[in-house]
Amino acid sequence: MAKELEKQYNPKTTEERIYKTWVENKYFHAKREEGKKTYTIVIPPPNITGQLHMGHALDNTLQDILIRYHRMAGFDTLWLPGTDHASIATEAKIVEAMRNEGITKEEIGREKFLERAWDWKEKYGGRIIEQLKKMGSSCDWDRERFTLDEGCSNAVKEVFVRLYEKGLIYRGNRMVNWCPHCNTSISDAEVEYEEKDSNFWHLLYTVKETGEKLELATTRPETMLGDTAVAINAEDPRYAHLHGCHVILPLLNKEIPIVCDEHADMTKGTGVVKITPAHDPNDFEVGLRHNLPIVRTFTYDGHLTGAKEKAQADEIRASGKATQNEPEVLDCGKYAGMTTLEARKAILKDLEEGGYIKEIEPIKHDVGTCYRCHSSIEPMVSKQWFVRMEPLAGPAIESVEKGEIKFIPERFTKNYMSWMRGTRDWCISRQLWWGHRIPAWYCDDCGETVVSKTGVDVCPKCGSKHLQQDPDTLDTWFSSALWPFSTLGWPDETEDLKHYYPTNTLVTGYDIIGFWVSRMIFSALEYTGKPPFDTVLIHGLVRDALGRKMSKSLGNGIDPLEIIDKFGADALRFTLATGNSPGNDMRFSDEKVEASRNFANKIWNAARFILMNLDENEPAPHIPEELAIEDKWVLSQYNDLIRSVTDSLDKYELGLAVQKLYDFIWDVFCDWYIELAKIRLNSDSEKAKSTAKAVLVYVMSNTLKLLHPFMPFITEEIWQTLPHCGESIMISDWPVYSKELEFKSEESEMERVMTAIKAVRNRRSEMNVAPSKKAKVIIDTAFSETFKNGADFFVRLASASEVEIIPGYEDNTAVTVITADARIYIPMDELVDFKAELERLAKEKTAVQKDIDFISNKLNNANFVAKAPAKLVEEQREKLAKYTEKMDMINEAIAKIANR
RNA sequence: GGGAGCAUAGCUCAGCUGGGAGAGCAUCUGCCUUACAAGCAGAGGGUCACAGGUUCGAGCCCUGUUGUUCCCACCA
Repeated sequence: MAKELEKQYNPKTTEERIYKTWVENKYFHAKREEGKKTYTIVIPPPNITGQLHMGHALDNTLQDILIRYHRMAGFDTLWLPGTDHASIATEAKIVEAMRNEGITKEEIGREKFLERAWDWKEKYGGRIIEQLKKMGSSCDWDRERFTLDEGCSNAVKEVFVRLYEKGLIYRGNRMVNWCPHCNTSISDAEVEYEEKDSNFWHLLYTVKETGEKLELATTRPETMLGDTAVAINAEDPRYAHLHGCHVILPLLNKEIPIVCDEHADMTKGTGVVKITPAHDPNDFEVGLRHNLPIVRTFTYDGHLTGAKEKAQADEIRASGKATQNEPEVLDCGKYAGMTTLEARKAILKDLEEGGYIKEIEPIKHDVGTCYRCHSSIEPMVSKQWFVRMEPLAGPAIESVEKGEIKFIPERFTKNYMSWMRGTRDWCISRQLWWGHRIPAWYCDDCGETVVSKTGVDVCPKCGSKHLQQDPDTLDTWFSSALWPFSTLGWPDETEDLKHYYPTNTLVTGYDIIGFWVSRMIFSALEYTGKPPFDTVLIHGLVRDALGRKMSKSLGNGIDPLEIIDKFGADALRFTLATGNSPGNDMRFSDEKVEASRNFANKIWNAARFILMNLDENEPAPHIPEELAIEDKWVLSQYNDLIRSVTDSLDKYELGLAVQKLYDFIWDVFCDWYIELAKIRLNSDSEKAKSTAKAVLVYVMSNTLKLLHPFMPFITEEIWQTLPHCGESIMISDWPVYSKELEFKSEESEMERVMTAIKAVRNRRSEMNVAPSKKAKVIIDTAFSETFKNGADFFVRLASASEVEIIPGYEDNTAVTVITADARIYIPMDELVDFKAELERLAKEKTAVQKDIDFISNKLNNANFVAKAPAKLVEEQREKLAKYTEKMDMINEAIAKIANR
């Protein structure tokens, strides 16, 4: 015996040790090998907000499978890892942590806050990297990046300046989505809509000129203080007499105009709409068209404005620094300082008392909420930076249309396209501290805006030295959008960039196509002139066993590390890869991981068995000269396996690939081949023994290679223990399909014998005969040679005490087993119940007759014979012949019993 | 309002370009057959949601219906 393994596979003692040797030997490090094709993946950088969840585990498992496969298949392979600073999410976490300490970020100031943020990054960013390692991820850790590191920040500034100079970035007062809880603007993509119960409040505004009451409906009565008009449709006959009139705004007693605008839809409600340009996106547009005042009544943290806010705004106006569409601010008087919700109540109460409410109609209403904190979004006019999307979207659409970038599955192309076509200008400034600070400076004296990569001391317009940098930071996705090339050194023409860019596969969930994928595509095309990757592999969400989304609030999240601890990283990876088809969600449960763990153990024990039989100096894997039929059978199957696994991987059908490996290892190799090999291993022939051993080692060792991308640890551990050449399975060569291993005729010979063995087992089982009870087997067959060769198989696998091949043999007292190729007699007098036997044969006859009818019907159909492929027709004829033979044998058997 | 996915064994899901329905788990029956009881050998269980259509042939392609999930959209 060469080496020994433990009885059960123990991932805990194995994984860490193996991972260490991989890292120490720099197997993950991409070396820029000339003349080799490259294969590159950049990791979707996990947020440093917390820890790895099951979604990350899936995402990274898929990436590692692709990476390990390509590395073995001879590509110069780079998997570039890193983390994302996750501006808004991380800042929220830190603020929350500080609140527990009783401090606010304003108290400690920007600098101290950022120190805390970097500490956070060290702690949690580091933890995530450790978790990735536990999964077995073969990332090139020497190239690890962070979205806020120097290089990435440099790329961000470069892009900002370039776009500004091209006029593709601008600053202006526009309607943005404001989160009063996070206290920042967010982009359209960051708004999620949730259906909430609400009301339509039907209000009555009095027309100044005619005294009539104009009815209009609103879902947000608290905005009415900021109304600067009401709109009607010019075509609406009901209100034709009101063109040019005014209404008196209740509570404020302010006169505002009635305007005609297409936004007022005659078919909806009363056809009258109140216009609040500062707090509603549509109204903002109406306001622009009619040159209406923009009156802001909310503060940025969700309260009603008062004297203080008004004074500030007035001062800006007075200084002449107000820019286009700068809103006015209202002193809301008695409502000032209330939250919007409190204000709603108070205002409704006052409207009610004043008789301004006609009706309250309950409705269900989609309310915009912040994707981070789920507070209701307040639309608000605010001065922000925007990216002009229209010129960028064009090429991004074209590139995908031309097929330069492919989505898998294909249907997500549509998803991407509709996002790209519908996209509006992207609000990129955030009122946060943790992030890339906007590289823009404003002159205190002349109001000039200067955008620069390096910083500005003197105003280029007026020479003033009083310049302030914009306090805001950029949307997190602005830096993520550059990730595929900023991480490789862009804007510098680095060797890595030349070598590994464009990257190949992007692996991500369908939930961030709009946030991230689309932005990478237009960014890459704009700045590097090339698509960032050629394939986007989309996977679904990992849900819990009940199909619910894993979430903190539900508390149903499953920690990948706990699973690894319990079952091993290989089992987790296998579970995530199995039965997971691209783009579809999957459910996760312990039972599934258990099945995977059992599979790992199965492989482990197969290896244990092989090792048990090996000598001290067993030769390295090779194919021996004189192969037995079972050797040829297994080699031929293994050969097919190479092809189908490789094909599936190339088509990104990872779930199919791993399923085929499972079937081969368990059913073909373990259940059949190892059992067959035992015959020779127990024989006296040294030659037969060594052939069997060589084939066992060869098939095992190479199958481990095919499995390695999916289960890297156990495959390495076993491969190292078996005879092998080379340092590590992970840098060994990927097996290639070989003509020399095609043994089709031997395969079908084996099938004949296997079918017979299964039939005998089946009969014995039906009759409840224990395997320990051996019985003689006599086989009457036209394939004498085949069955003679397989005689030992019957002894080993069908509980035969001895096997005789006697063509034309007859015995009407034995148990009979019939297959298409053979009639098998098992003389077990005490067991033969002739009545039962006749019944069984009758049943079998019906079954075979059904088969015969089925095929005859087909073959009797002239259209089938004429139109179906000739090969198929021929196959059907052969089958019919087989069944007919079988039927004859059954009939004979019945006749014999009847005649005894 | 627009778009997409899903509907297959009791449960969870595969089923790649159309050629007699598969796996895991669960259930039932026998086995400690010296790699593995986290195992071995067997068994039962499905009008592939429904209705049409195309085809020699449909789980797969087309049309419609129902149920379900998700994405997108400024509907006051």
